[in-house]
Amino acid sequence: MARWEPNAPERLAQAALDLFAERGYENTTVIDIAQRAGLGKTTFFRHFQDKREVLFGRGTTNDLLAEAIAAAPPTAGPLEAVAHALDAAGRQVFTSARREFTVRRQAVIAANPELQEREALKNLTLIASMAEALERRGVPELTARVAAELGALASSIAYERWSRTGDGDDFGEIARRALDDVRAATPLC
Amino acid sequence: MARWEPNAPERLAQAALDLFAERGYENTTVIDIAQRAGLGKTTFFRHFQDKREVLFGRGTTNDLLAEAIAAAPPTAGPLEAVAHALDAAGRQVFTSARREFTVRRQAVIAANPELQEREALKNLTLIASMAEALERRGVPELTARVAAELGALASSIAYERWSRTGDGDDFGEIARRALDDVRAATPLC
DNA sequence: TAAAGTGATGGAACTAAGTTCCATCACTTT
DNA sequence: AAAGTGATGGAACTTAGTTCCATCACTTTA
Repeated sequence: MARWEPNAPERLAQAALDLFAERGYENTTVIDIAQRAGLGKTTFFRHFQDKREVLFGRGTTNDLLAEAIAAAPPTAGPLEAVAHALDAAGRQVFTSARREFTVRRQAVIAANPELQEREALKNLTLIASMAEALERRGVPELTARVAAELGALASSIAYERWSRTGDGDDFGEIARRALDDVRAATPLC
Repeated sequence: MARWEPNAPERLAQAALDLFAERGYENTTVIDIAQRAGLGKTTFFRHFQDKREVLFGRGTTNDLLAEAIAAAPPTAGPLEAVAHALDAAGRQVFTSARREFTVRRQAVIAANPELQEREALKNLTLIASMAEALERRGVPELTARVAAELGALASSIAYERWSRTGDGDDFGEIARRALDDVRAATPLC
């Protein structure tokens, strides 16, 4: 049994998402968030670097994707390994259980430039860790970077589609199709 | 003749870059910057949205690239149009005259996550405007997005190389080579 | 030449983000 | 029962960023 109400970070993140959705990111103070979670401002900043970070908390996605790339069959080419990673994202991030949460979160981010900045940078580090994971498979540096970029593009297209589909649809499959589309659309000159 | 010392934004930007390079972004207050430029805090925020923006002021690069893509020969493919845009960037942004400034600026950005976030988002809008410009040439949406992404990747590789070369080297040429390298490295599976 | 106009500026006062320090509280271990 | 431990909250602080208003330098009009 815990000493205090458990899961302070989760409660803060939930309170933040609710408030951001209700009245907007700008019109929500950190004190508002902490109060709704039954905590103080100090505790908020003990769990999150800053106000934006409350929406980006679990940064384990980098490792998740890198591990999936490492675990792809040795015969798989770079883009196939990336597809493997997108599959993993579908199984652990873009699940139907977390669907509503994810969609609300993305809507909040889309409404605020400060949050978009944070997401843009997180996305760059995500691309970098995919590229590194590919290099560890023996993929040449530049090819790895291109493959990671194409994977990120496919992922964002796949999110677009997934967020509009019914509950049964698997992100992994959608992402594979998106990656195929991207490959087919890649210009040669 | 101007009423006050002219070019307040330029003076502020120069003072900011100098101070950031001297003592770091975090250890420089907006008041420090304004004082060195002979101005007040209020005037700083009249010219720049926020402290980060002082390093990203002239946002005309988007239009520059879009116009260069529009002006590319009608026969040019998507990547050739992008190469045209990188040429234009070389002629107006990555010039040998602005070389020292640009390199110092990039070094300051590389040293601070807050600035990296701003740059990451600016880069996304830059990619978006290149993609739009390509679509206006009749390039299909997805192909346009991929071409713009590959162009951005080539540009960052080209900057890497350009920042290390001697003064005579032309960014446009370096970027064309980088784009060729990217194309050659693009994985098909 | 004098008066009114214009636009950039600076200062003061304010809110909110984020930090630091210290006391407290809830529960655990000795 | 007493000491220990880790999460918490409050107070006080610095800085980013906003708002409002007065002022100043120069221009235009009378």
